[in-house]
This record gives sequence, structure tokens and C-alpha cells, in this order.
Amino acid sequence: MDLTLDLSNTKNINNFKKYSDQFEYQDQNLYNLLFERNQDLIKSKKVAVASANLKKVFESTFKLSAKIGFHEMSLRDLSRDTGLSMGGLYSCLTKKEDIALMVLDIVELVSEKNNQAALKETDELSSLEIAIRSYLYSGTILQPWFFFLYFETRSLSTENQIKSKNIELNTIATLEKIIQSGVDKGIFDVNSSYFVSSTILIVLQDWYLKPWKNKAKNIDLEQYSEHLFRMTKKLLRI
Amino acid sequence: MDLTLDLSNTKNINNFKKYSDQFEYQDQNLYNLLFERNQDLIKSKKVAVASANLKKVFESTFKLSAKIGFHEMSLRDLSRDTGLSMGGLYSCLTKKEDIALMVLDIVELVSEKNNQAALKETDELSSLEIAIRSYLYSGTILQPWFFFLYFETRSLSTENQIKSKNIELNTIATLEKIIQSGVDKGIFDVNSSYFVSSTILIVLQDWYLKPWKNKAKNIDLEQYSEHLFRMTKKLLRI
DNA sequence: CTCAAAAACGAGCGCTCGCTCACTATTCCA
DNA sequence: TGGAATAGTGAGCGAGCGCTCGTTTTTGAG
Repeated sequence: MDLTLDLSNTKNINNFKKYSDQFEYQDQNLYNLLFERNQDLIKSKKVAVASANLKKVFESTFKLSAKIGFHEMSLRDLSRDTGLSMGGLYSCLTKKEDIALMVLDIVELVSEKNNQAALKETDELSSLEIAIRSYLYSGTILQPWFFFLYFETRSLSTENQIKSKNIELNTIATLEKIIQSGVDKGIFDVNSSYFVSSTILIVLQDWYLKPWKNKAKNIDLEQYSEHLFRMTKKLLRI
Repeated sequence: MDLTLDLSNTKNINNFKKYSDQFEYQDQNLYNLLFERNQDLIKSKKVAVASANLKKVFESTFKLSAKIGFHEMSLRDLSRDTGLSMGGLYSCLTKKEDIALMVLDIVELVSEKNNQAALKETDELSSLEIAIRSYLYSGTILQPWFFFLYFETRSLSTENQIKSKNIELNTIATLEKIIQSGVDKGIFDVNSSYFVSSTILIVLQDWYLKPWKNKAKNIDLEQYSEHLFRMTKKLLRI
């Protein structure tokens, strides 16, 4: 499966539909990819069987753990909600924790892709726009995945907690690099490129962490994206 | 116990030490208050005994649940870490969930006080400064309490999850009210007072949710406060 | 249609959970 | 200082946990 794609041109992803059309980490593709990347954990031999079960497992996990938390969700709850038996669940898992590990894997993968896509662009303002759009759009498509990782990081081993933290730190570092480059060229004017980067990141996170806030205010994705980009420009004195 | 205090003058709280000196919800005061507000849950008769045990319980709970989560922390873990026996724990609790309920109670109380203090001030910019300072300062003193509530809201009943969400929404609404008032007077200029308010709130939250980020960058409380206030002014075109 | 391989099943295992309560130790004032 | 009130103890209870594995059902190539 080839998931490489040229995102270096802003025009390819300047609205949600265009981004979504070329975004490979969704639907059946995503579960096929999970099967390929975790064959050591998965007993099922055929991709169609495994990915159908994985789909059920993740959809139910996100539904249940958003309400009560991952640890509070028992495998019997999961069995009931997916319609799979205990044995069925364990045909695509070796242990409960694997679910969280696979989420970490996917979020890490997508975040790295987003950072790389932003860094490819040479114009700093376009670069920031790509970063914001790709993060918001992927965070919309994979909302339950990003949400889960944020709130369940503490269910992971120390080693994997660090991995999870580093996803956030790498994204801030990416934004900071772009902003600093703009400052060096005299395009941007900031007091602290770190503080601006950190602020952009948490506004991006807020979109997928608390979707109910924006739903209540009738703020849709493109409005939110516009708000954030406008705020970014204010903070950079553009 | 009288916990009312006049915070309407910015000068009373314009640095952390001044705020902390008049902040009643800390140290032994805090645990005495918890005893008073929860006598129905607490078997101990004497305030000194109960509040000493409550102190141990909350300190250990915050330590353990920050690492592994509240639900994963067993009462045997808590017993070991506090040095209290199982029965000792249950002298100041009727059930494990009570710990989370008391955290909600305190955070709710302090947040309301902060909002009221900000709304008392008539000058909008001072009002925002009071809001930012009081939220950051109380969030520093009570960091484990605010942190715990944010990440353990899903351990609560639906009714209490709503209460917890409303703390956040009320603070955003408070900020929005102040900003809108400034806009009406022609002092501030914003595209969306809600978006600015929401952004300020999540930057405030980030301080107590991810203290390790700022420690790693050697950003202290007053610097952070200054950053945020400067950002706020930029977003309001001041 | 046959039948071995693959998938699905779910009762049951060992264990840990939240919580109780009969008991002992300590406190404090008459 | 005696004794009732209060505090502290921890083994043990029933329930529910993650996970296994002997068994049954389904699948699909020959």
C-alpha cells in the first residue's frame, strides 16, 4: 500500500473535501493498514476478516471509553457492543492494551505526515496554513483516535507515554521552526515563537477534544480554521 | 469560616505572592473546609483527625492518579501510599467516588470566586487581567485539583460530568462578557469575542494541565502570565 | 459434496477490585 | 484514673476483571 502523497501545494488541501479525498488513513484503508502493521498481534489470517473485526473493536472502544474511560470499559462491555464473543475480540488482539497501542501508532503516523507536509512548503505563511488545515482536517476525520490518545495516554507504559507526549512536542517544534524562519526573514514579528506555537497547538487540540463546545456555538470546521488562521496572523503581526 | 474577601482591586493580586497570601483554599484551611462541607460523608467527629486524613488521601490520590489514572488506582494502593488502613480511608469517605466529588466541589467553588472577582471590576482590561491572574494563580496553588478534575471527569456520573463542563463554559462566558463590554465601549476590536475567550481559557488550562512543557522551556508563572496577557491585548487590538 | 483450515464461541480460571465489620487501640474528660 | 466515645485495623466477602482454551460453526479449495 502506497500512502505517500504530495501535500506540498496548499491548493491540494485548501478545504476539507479536498483533504479528505486524498487522506488515506480512513475507512477500510485504515483497518487494512492496522492489520498490516500489527500482524504479530493478530491471529486472523485474512485481511477482510481482521479489518472487519478491528473496525468493530475501535468503533465500540471509542464509543464506550469516551463515556466512561478505557480502563472502566470491560472486555465484556466491548464484546456486547461489538457483537463479538470474547474469543472473537482476541482474534485481533493479544491483550486489551493493544487497542491503545494501535491508536498511538496511527496518531503518531498521521501527525508525522502532517508535520512533514507543512515543512515541505517554502513560504512560511502557506506553511502555517498547511499545518493548521492538515491538523484540523485529520483531527476531524480521526477525531475519536486523537481524543482517545489524549485522554488515555496514562493507560500506556511509561515508554509509550513519552511517545505520546513527543507527538505534541514535535508538532509545537514544527510550528516553532516555521515561525522562527519567518521571523528571521522579517516577515513575522513575535515576542516568543514558542508561546505562539504552543497556543496554536492547543487551539488545534481543542477542536477534537471538545467538539461539543463548537457545536453548541454553531461553529463549523471551516469557520474554526478561519478563526485560528486569522488569530495566528494577528499574533505574528501580519 | 469566612472565606469572602475583596478581590475587586487589581493591586491586591497583581503578583503570585499577594494572591497566595489571601487565598483561603489551601493548606489546613482547605481540608477543614472539606470536612465542613462533607460531614454527611465523613465518619470522623473531630476536624483535626478528619482533615489530617483527608490531606493524606488527596495528596496520595493526586500522586497516584496522575501516573496511572483514578480508576486504575486501587484503594489498596491508596492505603499503602497514605499509610492508612482500609478502614482508616473509609473514616473520611463513604465510597471511592467521593474523592472525585470533593475535587469537583472545590474546583467549582474556586472557579466561581475567580469569575465573580473578575466581573466586579469596571475597567475591562483590568477585569481581564484579574481573570487571567486569579485563574493562573489558583490553578498553580491547586494544580493537582484542577488537573485531576480535567482528566477524571469521565469517572463521574453524567450529572456531575455536566457540572464539570459548566465550570469551563462559565469561565468562557465570563471572559466573553467582559470582552463584549469592552467592544461595546469601543476599547476592544475583535472578530469573535467567543473565540478569543475560548482561546484564553485553553491557554489558562494548559498551564496546569501540562506544567512539564513550561518547566522544560524554563517559563515561570509570571512569564506565562505576562505572555498570555500580551497575547490577549494583541487579539483585542490594543 | 468433502473435509481440513480458519473463525467464532463462551464458560471458567485465577486474581484483584471496592467495601465491610468485628475487633483492638487510643483519646479525653468526669 | 476508669470507662465510654472515637479512631484505627485488616482479613474476608461477593462481584467482576482480563484472558484462555476446548469446543462448535463457518468457510472455501479440490
